Amino acid sequence: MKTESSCPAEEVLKMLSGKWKPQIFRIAVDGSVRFSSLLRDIEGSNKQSLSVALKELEEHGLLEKKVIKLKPLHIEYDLTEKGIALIPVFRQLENVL
Amino acid sequence: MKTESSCPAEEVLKMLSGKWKPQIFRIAVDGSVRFSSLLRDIEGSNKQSLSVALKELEEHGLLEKKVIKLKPLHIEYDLTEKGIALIPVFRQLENVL
DNA sequence: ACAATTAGTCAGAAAAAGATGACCACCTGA
DNA sequence: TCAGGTGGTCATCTTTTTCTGACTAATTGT
Repeated sequence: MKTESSCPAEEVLKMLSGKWKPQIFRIAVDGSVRFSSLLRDIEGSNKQSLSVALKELEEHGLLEKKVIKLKPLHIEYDLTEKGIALIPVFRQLENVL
Repeated sequence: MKTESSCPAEEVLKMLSGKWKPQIFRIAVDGSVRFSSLLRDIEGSNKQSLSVALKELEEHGLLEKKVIKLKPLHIEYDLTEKGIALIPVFRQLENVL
């Protein structure tokens, strides 16, 4: 019984895999996310890893990066449609425990 | 705004994290799993990694190992209650794509 | 008796992921 | 003008994960 080479859940799992991605995603559910806030709020994290994690979340289309050209000119990351679609899955993951 | 140090979904995500675990889990949904079948069916896999993955899935209480003392005396891995509880989450993961 | 199958273990190597510290550029307030 | 915040990059090192090949050991088929 040969198995089909790919497992669809695997891709989604990969999107959220990594030391900081689940935490970043969770914070993003509550609203816009900023680099330096993450760095301050997620204890044990570091620039490099957060930078890579944000980039990958963006590449996978879960977060969207926006330059806010106002008051203190900064960058915000927000959930995309695809990211929002993941919220119920996330909630369900939490309730399995 | 300090974030609570832990993210509940993170633990579940960790249970399924690893190169081969999602595939093993998926196969287990269809029925009992055996070491050598996995090795044959999951292309690119190897003894050591499958062995570790099975052990961890067992430790996390998703799979149960049984020695089948019949016909060709072998070992079977089956989903536990907890593992079965994960099936709907898995299905939902698949439908996010 | 011999080979194959099943189900692994072990040591070591290689690859991937994560952490560290230095550095950079832009903007803002004092 | 100069310190501090924001948002990074880069090279390098360490840690974790995964892979490889050799080996074991109990059963079963021929």
